[in-house]
Amino acid sequence: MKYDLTKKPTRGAQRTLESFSTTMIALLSKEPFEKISVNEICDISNFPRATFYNYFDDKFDLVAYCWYVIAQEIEVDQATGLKAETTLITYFDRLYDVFKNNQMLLDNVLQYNDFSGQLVNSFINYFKNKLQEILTKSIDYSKAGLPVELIVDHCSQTVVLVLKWIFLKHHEADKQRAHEYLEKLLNIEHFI
Amino acid sequence: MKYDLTKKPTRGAQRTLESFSTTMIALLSKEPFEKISVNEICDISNFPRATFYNYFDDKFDLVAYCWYVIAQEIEVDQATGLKAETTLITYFDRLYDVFKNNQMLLDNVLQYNDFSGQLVNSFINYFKNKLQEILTKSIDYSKAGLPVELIVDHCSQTVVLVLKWIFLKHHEADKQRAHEYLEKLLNIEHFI
DNA sequence: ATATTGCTTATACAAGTGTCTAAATCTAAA
DNA sequence: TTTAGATTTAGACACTTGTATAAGCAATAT
Repeated sequence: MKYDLTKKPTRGAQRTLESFSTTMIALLSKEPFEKISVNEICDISNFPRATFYNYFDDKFDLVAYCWYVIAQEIEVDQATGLKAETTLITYFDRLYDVFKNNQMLLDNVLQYNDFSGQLVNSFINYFKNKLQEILTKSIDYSKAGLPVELIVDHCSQTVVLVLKWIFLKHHEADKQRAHEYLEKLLNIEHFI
Repeated sequence: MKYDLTKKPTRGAQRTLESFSTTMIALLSKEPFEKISVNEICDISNFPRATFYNYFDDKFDLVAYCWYVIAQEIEVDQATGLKAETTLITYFDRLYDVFKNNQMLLDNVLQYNDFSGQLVNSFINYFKNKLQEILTKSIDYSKAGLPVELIVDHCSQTVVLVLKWIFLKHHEADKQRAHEYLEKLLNIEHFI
């Protein structure tokens, strides 16, 4: 990302970011990601290509920013000080809500993009990485004597696996059932 | 893949496939995947671009074929009729060997490509998908009452997680230790 | 109000991509 | 060995990409 998201954006920058991300999200429901060109995004957003490249490295970068925007909608406090197991469930629930709130977008996207393609992958990975960051901070030892990093990766990928199963492969399940899946697969109490 | 790998290739086709894949594998140790162009591959291999596109859709397609070639080196019989748990370990061991045999290539690749980038991902996913196919055939029920497809995905991704940990993140571990990781993370006997 | 600074934009460039044609060449079977 | 069918190839096409430059514009501080 060329644009620095930490500093507060000017009104203009806000409009630009918003415009590009809205256009991208709209296009994702209309054509496969690989057919979307920076030209098209700029034509629709009414900005010159040069402006696009002032903000983003490429369309992957923009789409990652879109996930960031979507994640913002929900993600709030950092919920510190909880024990690892609780943190995991807490964030699982939040991600469950993000996926649920964007079910429609996901459905549209899957009409044009492979389940295992780059686009869906970037979506999934965005949230997996978020979770990894969070878990890394809250897990610091392992009952089973396994390397912590390995456990963090394992938990994160299992969380998104369950979410994929429910929301991308359409095996609807309420939160309770989702917890059940997660607990059976993870056997959390075994290693943290 | 434009070329049909099921029919037996003519001598010419064999030469062409071999030439392109050798070139790609060589280039992977010299520059990041995104810098590798079809033009460059063709120049080095001494084939015109048109020929490249007779065989492959794009460079992703070629690189997937490279993984196919690498997998061929090892993968032999289909080891049918074993119980699911044994199948899992059997194929884990084979993948362990594939990764070990290509340690040098992997090391080189990681000099130029992100651990989470497209290239490494395509490598990992190739083997994850293979394993999924195999496990799907050998697992048909679940002790824990979980959907079988979910279990298959979970096992496959955990297997490649351990291999990533050992061979891509360089936490060397012999097969025995690798089994230990796998068993602790998976708790196989809990659900199959 | 004016100068300063920084972002936006028009335009151009050198490269790459994937497709298509028609001619040249190969190959496998009669 | 010949020939019909398939494959390879040269060349061109319309399009995309990411970068660079210099002109234009807008907000800020003096």
